[in-house]
Amino acid sequence: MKNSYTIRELASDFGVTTRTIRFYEEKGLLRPQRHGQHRLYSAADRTKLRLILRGKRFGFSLDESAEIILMYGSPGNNRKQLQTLLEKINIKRRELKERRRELNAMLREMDQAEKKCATALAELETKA
Amino acid sequence: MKNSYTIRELASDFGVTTRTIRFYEEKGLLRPQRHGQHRLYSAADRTKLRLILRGKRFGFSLDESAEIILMYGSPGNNRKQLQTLLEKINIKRRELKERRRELNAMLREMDQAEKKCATALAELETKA
DNA sequence: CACTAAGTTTACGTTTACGTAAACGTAATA
DNA sequence: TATTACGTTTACGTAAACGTAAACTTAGTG
Repeated sequence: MKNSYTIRELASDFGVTTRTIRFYEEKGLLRPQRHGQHRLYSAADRTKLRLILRGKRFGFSLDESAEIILMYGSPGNNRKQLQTLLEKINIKRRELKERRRELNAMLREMDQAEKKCATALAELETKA
Repeated sequence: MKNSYTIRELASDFGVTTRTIRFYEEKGLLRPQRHGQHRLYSAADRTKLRLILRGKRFGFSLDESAEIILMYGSPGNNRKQLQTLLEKINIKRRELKERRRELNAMLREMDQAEKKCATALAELETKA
């Protein structure tokens, strides 16, 4: 477990290009330290990148992923802020649960499709 | 349950614009009947549109959604085709299961975030 | 029959999420 | 010391997924 990574290490570890990582920084999603000119990424940066990429796989925009990352971060100390955050968390959670329902539906449909397919294949075999 | 719909009905039912629906047709994802110049959408078209939009929510491109739709369709009769389809189905299903694992992870993280948040709020209250 | 509402095609515009290339710095290696 | 590898900034390019506008047809309504 290293505690700092170059941009290239991060890129190859996550299967993205360095351009992508710098782009996320431009958008304010990452803020690596600098060693002179060079960027140095911490374990926390890795985690953020992981969250961004996971968000993408669920069709979240980068801005949405940024929001989610903020939720996981340190909650701050303002009471109003905390309550707002709690609401956002609950909204997102409801969204995610709905997604899970949809996902399960898709999986069931896949099972159906497979059965149809297998049946058709079996019929072909018996006819031959 | 009607058996045909205008483009506007479909649009408002699914919360998309007519432009979007025509765009999907351009890409070959929908192929409504024509009543003269006008498009007429069947229940099957509705289903396809539903699948497309659901795919979008999971970060699938339109082309990927097109593939999935084909899987649900009638399997064809060629044996080679059927086997290819079976493989594709299994690949997609593995993908979906991985997504579900990720989704569950996100939900757990949301729970954590909520607890952290609630704790911080509680501390604020006791101090006050 | 004029008008309106809904639909059509065609075409250019826009946003997001990067790709690609130029032009340059720095550090290790042959 | 020249080359190679890796990094940097700046800037323009691009594909996907629509938005928006223009100019037109067609069907129903007062």
